Amino acid sequence: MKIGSEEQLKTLLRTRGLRFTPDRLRVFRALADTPQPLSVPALINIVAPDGVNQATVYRTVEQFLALAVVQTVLLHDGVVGYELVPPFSSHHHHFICLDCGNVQDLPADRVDSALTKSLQGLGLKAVGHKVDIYGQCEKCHEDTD
Amino acid sequence: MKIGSEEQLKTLLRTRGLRFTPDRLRVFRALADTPQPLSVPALINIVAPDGVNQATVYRTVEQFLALAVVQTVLLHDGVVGYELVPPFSSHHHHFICLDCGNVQDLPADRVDSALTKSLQGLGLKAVGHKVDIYGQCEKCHEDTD
DNA sequence: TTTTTTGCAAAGATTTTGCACCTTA
DNA sequence: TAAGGTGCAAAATCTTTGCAAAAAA
Repeated sequence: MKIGSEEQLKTLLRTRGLRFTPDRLRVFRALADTPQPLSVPALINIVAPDGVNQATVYRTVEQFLALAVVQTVLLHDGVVGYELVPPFSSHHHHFICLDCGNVQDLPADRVDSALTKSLQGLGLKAVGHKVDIYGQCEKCHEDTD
Repeated sequence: MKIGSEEQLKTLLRTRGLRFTPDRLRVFRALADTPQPLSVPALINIVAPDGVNQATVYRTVEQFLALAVVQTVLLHDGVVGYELVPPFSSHHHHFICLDCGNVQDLPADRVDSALTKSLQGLGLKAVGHKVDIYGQCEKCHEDTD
């Protein structure tokens, strides 16, 4: 799937008259290879050793956001993170453990239809959503029993 | 309800050995009086004219977060905002208009039970959640028809 | 070659900190 | 009075910007 995603990114960029550069690919791969959302400073830590300038990271993230390649996510400590969105990654939600702070992906299909139904009759037209659920993950739940 | 909430804040602070000060009350009221979540700089704009120092605002927000008086919310433009949580404000979710960026409160009861059910069998214990739904608000939806 | 992207380095904004003084309980 | 809170001002971080050089198409 990784190669395919990179091809899709390439196509998307070119469609918009933008260029598929090594730096953009490095940022994209950092996001694709990391199972948690990343803040910009965290991204910088990953790609700076490869020679990507910090200003480039900021500019790339902003572009990816405009292109809907990534979306913002609020991390447990109140920091803003970025993660790939479909079709660059699978649609999912987050379960945030209140004990250990771990953010784990949650398959989306279990909550999506119910959510859509809940808006009926409000005059709102939903095109997407983000769900974060807080609690105790399996491991931390066992610890307190 | 406002007076009651302030009493509750006072009690909570004292229970933890903390003090109920004029500055903390000013920050609390700024949050209570504003229907949208506020970023720290936005909070500073509101309370600085009353003589609250910016360092105090940062320290107060951090305390309120630790006390679970407020929670973080990701605003439309990728900025982190803070808002009161129950019992200091009613439980609700957000509807974010993709056209105008407006963040409106959504009554929570329509989505809560469905969400809870969706976790069954996953070994996760949910104690809370945050739901943000994106789309077009009634007004913007009309504009495009 | 044309247009976009990047590096650099400075400016600007946001956030954190230490410590002396002030306030609450 | 004791313990916690605040102001101040500097430092540390994080983010943005302008422009010349480099790279993509």
